[in-house]
Amino acid sequence: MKTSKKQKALKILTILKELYPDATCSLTYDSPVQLLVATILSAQCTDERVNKVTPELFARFPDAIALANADRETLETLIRSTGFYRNKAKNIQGACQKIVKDFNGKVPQTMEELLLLSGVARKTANVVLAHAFGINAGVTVDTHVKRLSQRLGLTKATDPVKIEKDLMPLLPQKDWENFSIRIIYHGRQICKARKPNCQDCQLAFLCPSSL
DNA sequence: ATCCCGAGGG
DNA sequence: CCCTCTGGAT
Repeated sequence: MKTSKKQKALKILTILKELYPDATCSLTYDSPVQLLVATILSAQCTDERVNKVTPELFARFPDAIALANADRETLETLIRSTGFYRNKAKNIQGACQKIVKDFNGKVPQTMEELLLLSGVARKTANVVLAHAFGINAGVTVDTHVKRLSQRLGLTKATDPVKIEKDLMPLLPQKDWENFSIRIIYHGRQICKARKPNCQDCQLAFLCPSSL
């Protein structure tokens, strides 16, 4: 009887917890709105680069009201180096305007409401819910979680939402974000997209893709 | 499926 | 040059 997918997922989680005991969200922020904005900025961009633009961004526009009323071109200039800067500026501003108008200036704390914000889909919503509010609503599936889940044989799906549905039943709900955050760490350091370092990978013995 | 888009690595 | 980075909207 081969190891079930669930046993495998738990094994992976255990190893990753030992490997990265202190792993946490690597975006810098001081409030739920700031985390939301930083997460929108992190699309197709390293967190390191996001953290280079957010200090000045948040110094000038610290909260939802300030961001909602910000001059669009100023916003675009401040976030330009993160890429997709026009869309991101529009989405940040649109999301903040809705937060001010419909949510009393506070970031909503449910998946359903977060998905109403411009530029926010499940990945961004999961990050905000988990790290700003301590709510495990789902598994954050970004490019790293997608790649490693596929390589490790936890899913064959390519659509992030489908991958999330494959992963959720494999893990205890309380560990959903623990899994994501550590998979991301491992993806950055060892299981890289281009040249995975299988020699140094602690998961290689259970990885069907190991070289 | 395609577009948005800059920066860094190989 | 090409690929990748905590995606989302059309």
